[in-house]
Amino acid sequence: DGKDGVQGHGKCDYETVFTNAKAGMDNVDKDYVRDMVYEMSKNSKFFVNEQQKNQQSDERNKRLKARVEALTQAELNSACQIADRFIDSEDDGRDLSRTFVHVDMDAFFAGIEILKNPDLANVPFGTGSLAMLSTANYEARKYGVRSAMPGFIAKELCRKPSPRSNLKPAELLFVGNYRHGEYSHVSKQIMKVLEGFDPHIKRAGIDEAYLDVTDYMKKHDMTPTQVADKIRSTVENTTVTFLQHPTPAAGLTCSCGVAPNRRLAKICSDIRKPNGHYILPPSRDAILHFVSTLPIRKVNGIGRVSERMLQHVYGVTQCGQLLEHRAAICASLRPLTWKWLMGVGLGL
DNA sequence: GCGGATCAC
DNA sequence: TATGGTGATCCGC
Ligand SMILES: Nc1ccn([C@H]2C[C@H](O)[C@@H](COP(=O)(O)OP(=O)(O)OP(=O)(O)O)O2)c(=O)n1
Ligand SMILES: [Mg+2]
Ligand SMILES: [Mg+2]
Repeated sequence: DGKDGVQGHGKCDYETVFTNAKAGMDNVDKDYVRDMVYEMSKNSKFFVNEQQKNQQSDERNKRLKARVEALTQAELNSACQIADRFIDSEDDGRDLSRTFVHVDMDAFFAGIEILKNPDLANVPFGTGSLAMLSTANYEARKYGVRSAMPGFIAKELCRKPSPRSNLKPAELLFVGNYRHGEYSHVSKQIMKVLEGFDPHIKRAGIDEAYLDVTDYMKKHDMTPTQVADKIRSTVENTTVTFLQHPTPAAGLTCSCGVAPNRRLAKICSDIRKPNGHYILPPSRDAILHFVSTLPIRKVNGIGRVSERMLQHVYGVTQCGQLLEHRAAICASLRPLTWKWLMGVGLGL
């Protein structure tokens, strides 16, 4: 991801848009996708604009990096003390007593289309148009097709799959353009189902929610595994009946992450996607081990720009490194920002 | 408040 | 040929 030092080459700046990690895309030939996307994008106005934005953030990063390099040892020592005090107190206050579940639907828009037309289940398709896809089913993801990808590029990826893969050339289908209202309606019904597990569920976007299942588990004397299974089967069974279309073969599936806080639960729900769950035990050691090598980009709130900043300015690519670089980070970023980042490093 | 920037689904 | 719609937050002004 641009770490080979070939900066300034357009392809390297643009590639991460569609080649960073995403559920169902582990076996994708990323180099091939990157080259295809670049070839089909490079002459567009859109692409030039993206390049300019990247350059601007690179310049900001250079200025910040110069400031970091100019820090004196005394300044770093003092910042380190402040950071240490904050980290110790946050670590002390760590709450492992509650259990959170993050529920996220699998290929949500595509799943709804399959519900209405089960024939789509085993062919690659995207929801949207030749101009833009909102998502793709897991069959299409094998080809590198994904959310926010222009449909005409996605179509080409399926027509000419990587020669290094064993994928057969396929015709990508486009279904369900402009059906946001319908998807929204299904979403509301799913949220109602989830409220059975926690009346105070926190909805986050159209296809996911955070549940505090501490009370539910106690009341029903259930383990985290049992709760996750129960949520998944309940969602799948009830969604079968949502759309009164000719006998759908199956309902919508979702994936769950279980952890002692929302931030970690969200990361966990992606690990066993689709149709699975992952449980992070409520122990300090397990959490610190989990986050130590976790790529910072997986954290909700760290996007493309922040990822570049943390890598280029501090050399940080994994959450654990945020703690190692606490002095420089604390000395050069706003209090709210560095405190938030230390929380990430601690897995809070 | 309003714009731009960033982030997310 | 062709790169969205929607919603949220933060920041500096
Ligand atoms: N850039 C994006 C990303 C997502 N979506 C819509 C379509 C998705 O179906 C839905 C949910 O987004 P997710 O990120 O959860 O992705 P999916 O549910 O499609 O797939 P996954 O199985 O990886 O969760 O939001 C969108 O319109 N534009
Ligand atoms: Mg989803
Ligand atoms: Mg989601």
